[in-house]
Amino acid sequence: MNRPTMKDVARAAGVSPMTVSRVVSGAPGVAPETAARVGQAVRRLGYQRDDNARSLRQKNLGTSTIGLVVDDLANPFYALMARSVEDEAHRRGHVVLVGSTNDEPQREREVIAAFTARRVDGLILVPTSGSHAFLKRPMDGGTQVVCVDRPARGLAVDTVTVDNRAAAGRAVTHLLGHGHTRIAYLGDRYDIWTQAERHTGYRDALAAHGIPEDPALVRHELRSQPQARAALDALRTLPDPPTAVFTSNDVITLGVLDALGDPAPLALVGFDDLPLAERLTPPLTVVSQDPVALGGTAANLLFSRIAGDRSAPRSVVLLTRFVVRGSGGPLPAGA
Amino acid sequence: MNRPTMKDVARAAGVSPMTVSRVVSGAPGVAPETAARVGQAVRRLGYQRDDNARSLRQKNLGTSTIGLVVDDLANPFYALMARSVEDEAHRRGHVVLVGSTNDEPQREREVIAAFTARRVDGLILVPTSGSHAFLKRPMDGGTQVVCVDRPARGLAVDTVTVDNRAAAGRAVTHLLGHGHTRIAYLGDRYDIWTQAERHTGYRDALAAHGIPEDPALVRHELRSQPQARAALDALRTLPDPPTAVFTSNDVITLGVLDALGDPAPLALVGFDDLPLAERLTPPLTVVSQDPVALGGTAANLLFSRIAGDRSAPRSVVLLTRFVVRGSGGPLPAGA
DNA sequence: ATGAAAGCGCTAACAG
DNA sequence: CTGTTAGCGCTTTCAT
Repeated sequence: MNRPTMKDVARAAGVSPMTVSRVVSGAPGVAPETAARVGQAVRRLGYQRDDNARSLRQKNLGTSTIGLVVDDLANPFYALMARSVEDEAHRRGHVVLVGSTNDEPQREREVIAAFTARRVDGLILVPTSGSHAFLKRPMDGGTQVVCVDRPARGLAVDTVTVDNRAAAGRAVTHLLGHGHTRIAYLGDRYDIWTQAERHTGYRDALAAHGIPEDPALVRHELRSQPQARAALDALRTLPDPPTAVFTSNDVITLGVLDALGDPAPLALVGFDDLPLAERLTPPLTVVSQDPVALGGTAANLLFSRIAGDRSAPRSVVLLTRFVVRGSGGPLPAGA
Repeated sequence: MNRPTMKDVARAAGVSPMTVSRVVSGAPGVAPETAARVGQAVRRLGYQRDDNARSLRQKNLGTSTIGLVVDDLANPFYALMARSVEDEAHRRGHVVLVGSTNDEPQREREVIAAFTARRVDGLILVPTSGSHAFLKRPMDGGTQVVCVDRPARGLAVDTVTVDNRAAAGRAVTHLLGHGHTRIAYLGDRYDIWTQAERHTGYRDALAAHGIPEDPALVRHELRSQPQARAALDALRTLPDPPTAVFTSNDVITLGVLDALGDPAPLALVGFDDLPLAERLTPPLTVVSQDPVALGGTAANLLFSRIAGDRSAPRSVVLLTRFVVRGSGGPLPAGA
């Protein structure tokens, strides 16, 4: 009923535990005949090595476990990233612990603490807006850290992001190019780095066209689809309502779509692509980022660090694609 | 540079390691004054307990780690399930290892082996079609297992599924009710339990209306969106093409939508809801299941087992919702 | 209230 | 080629 240990296998095979260890770990220097006997005992008892005990002793090999901490694993964007990280880890014989923060620094600390207490070799982190100085200690202890999607305050580590500001600017410029001057900005919490960057890109574009930002058209802190929907409904009751909207993430885009009628009376460009975006009427124009590339790049950086790379922290900026489909102005027809 | 251990803290606080252990674990019977001194040493050295070493000694408490093994973490359906499982685990002070199988028994075994080698307390499993007899040993060793979405062959454990067969039957009956008699079935690999069930539901419905199944209208083994698209294109070139389609999962539904023109010339009902389904023209009629409920139910069952429940394995069947939006026939208008 | 000894399952380092 | 000893970081058990 209890799990067999090396001792049990050793007894069954008539050898010492050390010999079992060598066989199980594929170490050289065991007579083929002995190895065979041990192998049989292993199979007969259904023995499986305890990797926790193993890594307790072998401090140099690590735990072959990494942690992935994202905003919300249920968000398709992070889910794709997670899958990409998992594949890289799997290729290298590592397993992945996952945790969601909900963008709450409190929960982030709990999750990270639980991971480092289990001595993960490294951490891939979508950081919340809180300070990350508390990661200094684990890092001194050898835990490697890589940030993805956003940089972490007070922490100099490898970071993989996209060109949020430029991409947002391009999106808004697209709307301006189609004659819009009353362009609303709908964003998530402003203390999230990507959101602040995207808002800055929005302002860049307006400024470049000599249009002053109208605070009445700017809404931050939209945390859910219904909130985004309500925000747009409110904007449309303004005496001088917007004729176009820039939405700063996928959830908000969905909320705005909820608010819009079918032959959409407003031009719309969103950050983040959506599965059926090209089949809407009109098809949705978006800024598209590649979560698989983000996750893969972060994982590669992390595993380099785990392998011993101690060079200065790198910042990798991946490019987005601007996908014009029609909802921001022209292009439909024979598409 | 090296991580401090209890010994280090003990020395710094002028006590024995055992006292540190008591303080760190919040055990009773330590003088408040001593506890304070230890606490300071802990903070000064940045000490964090090694939970792997801890659970090596405390065999009764387990590792507070569970494993979640799904088909594909990038699939929004499993991502939602994963988030739900993670929340339940977090509430109970557990962390979650995740792995994707791609529906390959080989990879499934690798992932599960890596998890059990780390002595997870339990496993939530979306099993592939392979035999799962190999799980007997870990289960004898105390690892609890719960299946979700599908049952596992050769393994009597708690299982959470939905009413796939009945739901598929209802969907196809809906199409029949709108006068269709040439209804195509597009499905994923037939050895996946849910797919076989849904196909059976399709046949049930046809049989109930006295319509013989036409093999020319049935396609299995569609593993991707492009494959589904191609399959539908092929069906439409038949001398006597289908007038309606039932798609057996979300990926296939997306593929079929790719193949369809805008005023869809075919009636369509799909298994699994999609984010923008109600904004398509026509809005998509679907069978909707609740991945959050599936994951949450599975997690609750697992934690009961971990807590010591040794009653006979349970089978929980959750209900789906049939959401009529128009693509399968009537209802649009002033919707 | 505190500590000393022993051992969880495994492997490094050294014998033989 | 194989075994012995010691110890990874922690906690159980039993003293004091």
